[in-house]
Amino acid sequence: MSERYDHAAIERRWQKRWEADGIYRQKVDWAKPKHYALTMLPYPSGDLHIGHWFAMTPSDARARYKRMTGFNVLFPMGFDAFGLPAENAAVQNNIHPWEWTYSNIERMREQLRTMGTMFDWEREAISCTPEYYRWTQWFFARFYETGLAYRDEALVNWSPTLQTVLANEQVIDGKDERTQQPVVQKMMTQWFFRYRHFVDELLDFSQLDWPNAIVQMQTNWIGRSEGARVTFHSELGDPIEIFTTRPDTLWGATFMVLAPEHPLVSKLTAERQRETVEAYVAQAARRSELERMAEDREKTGVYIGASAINPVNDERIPIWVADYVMIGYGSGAIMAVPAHDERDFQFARQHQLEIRPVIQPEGEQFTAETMSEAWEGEGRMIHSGRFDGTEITRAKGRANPGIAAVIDWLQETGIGEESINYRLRDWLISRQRYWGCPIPIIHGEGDAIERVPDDELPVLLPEGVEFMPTGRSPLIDHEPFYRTTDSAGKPARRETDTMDTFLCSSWYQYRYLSPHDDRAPFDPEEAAYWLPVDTYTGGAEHATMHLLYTRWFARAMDEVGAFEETKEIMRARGREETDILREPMLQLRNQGQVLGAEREGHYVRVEGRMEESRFQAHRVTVIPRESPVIPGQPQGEIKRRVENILHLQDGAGTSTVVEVLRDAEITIPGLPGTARVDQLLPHLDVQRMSKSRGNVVNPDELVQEYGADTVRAYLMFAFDFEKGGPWVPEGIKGVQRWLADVWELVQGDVPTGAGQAEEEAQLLRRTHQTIARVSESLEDFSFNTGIAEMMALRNDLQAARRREKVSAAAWLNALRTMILLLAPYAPHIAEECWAQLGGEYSVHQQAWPKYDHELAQEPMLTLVIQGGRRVIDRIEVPASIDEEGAKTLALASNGVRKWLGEQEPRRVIYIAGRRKAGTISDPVVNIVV
RNA sequence: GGGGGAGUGGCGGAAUUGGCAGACGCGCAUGACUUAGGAUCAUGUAUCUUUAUGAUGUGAGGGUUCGAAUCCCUCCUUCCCCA
Repeated sequence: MSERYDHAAIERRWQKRWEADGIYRQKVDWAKPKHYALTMLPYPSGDLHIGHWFAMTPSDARARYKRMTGFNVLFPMGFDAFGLPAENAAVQNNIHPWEWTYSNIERMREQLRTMGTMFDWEREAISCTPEYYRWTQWFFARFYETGLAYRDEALVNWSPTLQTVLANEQVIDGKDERTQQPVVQKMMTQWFFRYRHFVDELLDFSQLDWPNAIVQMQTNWIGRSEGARVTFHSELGDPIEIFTTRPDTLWGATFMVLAPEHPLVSKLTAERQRETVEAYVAQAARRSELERMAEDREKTGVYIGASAINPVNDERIPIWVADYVMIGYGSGAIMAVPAHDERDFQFARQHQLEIRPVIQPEGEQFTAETMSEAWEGEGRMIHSGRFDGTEITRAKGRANPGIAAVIDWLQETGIGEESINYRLRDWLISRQRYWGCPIPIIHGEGDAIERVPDDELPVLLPEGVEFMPTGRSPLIDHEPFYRTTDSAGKPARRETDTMDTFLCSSWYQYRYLSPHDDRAPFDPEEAAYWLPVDTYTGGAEHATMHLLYTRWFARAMDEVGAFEETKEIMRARGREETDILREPMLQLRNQGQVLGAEREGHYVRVEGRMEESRFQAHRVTVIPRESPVIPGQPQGEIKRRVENILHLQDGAGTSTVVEVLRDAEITIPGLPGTARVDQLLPHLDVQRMSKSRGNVVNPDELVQEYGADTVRAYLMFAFDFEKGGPWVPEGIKGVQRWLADVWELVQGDVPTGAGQAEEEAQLLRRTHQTIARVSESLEDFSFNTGIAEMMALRNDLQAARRREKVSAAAWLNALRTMILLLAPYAPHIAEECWAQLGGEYSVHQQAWPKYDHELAQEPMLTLVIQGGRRVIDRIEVPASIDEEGAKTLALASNGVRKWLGEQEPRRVIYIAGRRKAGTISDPVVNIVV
């Protein structure tokens, strides 16, 4: 009866049926425990790549598992659809961003459906639709009302390439994180969110099960440092406030440094120095932040011709301006203590400024002349008046006795005060581009600002806008949008900045709850049941962006009362812990990245002649690597190919640049006739997939060839979920065989003979062991080991059938259990097999098999006998063995007698077997001589 | 420079309150079936040697321990984040 496993037909059939029956509709049901599983929503770039599959299908498998174990699971999907790529694509292809985005969404939806995920499509949310962004604007309005959103002039990151401002998080190494183009600093009036408002709460991760790496990154990103604020004064009396984490070194301050953008620079600069200083400030403005911060760079700066008074000892110290001090960090001014800060030290050496040690480590006598670098370690204070002799440790903040003492004194005397500084700056949300959510603000006469009333939301993004980038928002030039009236009916202009798209994606998990709701951003009835997200999966690259923004957003939502109704319902339903809503996602797991596989380039021999610096080839032949060298005919592996230029490298490492002439004869074994230049394959390193490198794995092709189930299972099997790695195409065969074997087991004959008790118990044992291990691995995101266990069960079932010693009942029981365990991984084939075994539709609505430890337990264990680290014997023993019995057996064993010889054991150590998933580990006896 | 990961066969990877290293799979080898094999089946597959109750072996070196891939120290390589 054996029918071939036709994955295409099976997958199509069941996808249709599931959709028709709505088995993945996800509805509130207070009678059941809930599980909100969320995976990061994609940007509609146009094509689903293998990375999307790697992120989504394991998450889907886990959501399915949770559902089978009795949870009511919410697992939604949507699109993060505003943003620059759409606008850029639109500019390039001369179509509207709507059009580009929507046709991409259409296409990706179709691709997503082929995955066989349990997404509830009726909950789909798309951030660029008015029904969605109306509420993004509504949140902005609430934040504006409560002061969480404000407008301010600030030095911002301006990208000349993108013609827009970027948030700090989007600037990496002084370059835009997406295009890698330089970003410059510019003063502009912009909209901000008070990111720092919840900063201490954001440092608290106690409620969260998040990867340690993300917690570390967010902590560092927020960058809390304890110290003191101290006010110095210029000779004319202008206060210059500084922040320092090392108030204990105040007596060692020998000069001050202002950031080039510091407002006092111009006022304090002496006339004779003005020209120099202004030139320096102008030059600094052209440098990127990264350049300015680099420690190995020469520390430039100029003296402004004025002095300040150090309040702790009334000393006059010179004031400099230097670009290693940032206006955005602290107050933009520092006291420089070259003896105890490395950057100040380098600056002082460079400009022959005084270095005065004020902390002396045990047994050392530092002087300015003997120091070769700053001393940032422990010691005792010197030259510090009343504090001489105070102990300084390496501890930070008040934990350091010297720092604590000085802070207390600063507060007493009023010279300074204790202060905490954060690296984190407020969230700049303005963007001067078209394709984003409009900021619902109207500018009236003068500086009057009013928000658009809620009943006029959404402020629609107008169509028919010229959106070529010009450096200001394209909306300014669109009169019908720009010109409006204020609440008094007077002419006014509309805010033309749009919002950072990270804002749209900061609250999408709430919109999924009721994506078409036109009364509120989300339905509190749904929210009270589903929130917060229980498990969130996505890429770690969002550590300091999306994952921090969304934590801020949840708190801001709570602050403006967005959860009030939700909380009431929660309490009425007995969910008392309503504070949990301030955290959006309780558990986070980051999947790794699937990289392009390494590939050797073609090894070629070229014929032609040397012309200037490159070799012009009229013949290129792909040859085996070991081919002998022919003089005058360069050969080597193609390391790189740009158009018709090949970069060859031979075994000795010699490189040759070859230009392949237009009508050159190109021979590639296996290809008939003359090949094209672009059929010559260059070397590929293991790296991120990208179209330009030609190492992209197309999931559609894989699905067509192997089926979605195989692709899903292979992605889960071949990698550690949290690590990822290079795509190895060959390995998929193992998974393909596995599913074909499962198919064959279900299709094949059912045993007809009578069962043998021990064989049946063995099969039952293996089944229950597999239940335990598969459950554990799904729970722990260890998808690869789960599938390995499933494969092992396949092996056992095949062996059991060959031996023909189990009854039909025992056989079918094992087979059914295996199919239930398979359902989360490979939903289509599992459904088909389940139907063929006569199971009740749908397999995805069945209960997860129940694990019984008694049935899983092996009756016999192997007692492992060690002498030191070496195994000297093994004995089969009953699982019930105790310490006495094990030691006696061990000492009497052949191996031990031989190993001991005439010696007496000094000690005999017994380690009982530990209960693990599905079994008990083997006990161990170690004989010590 | 600082912080955080990672390093295990030819390859992907498994094993963590310290207890038989290499599960599961790919690849490879030998054999079977076959007109054929990039199908299927069986067996084998860490390394070395003097081929067995053998020795060595988890990036290198050291330490703790009856026992270390796992814990500690130093170093190397590599990835990520930050500066």
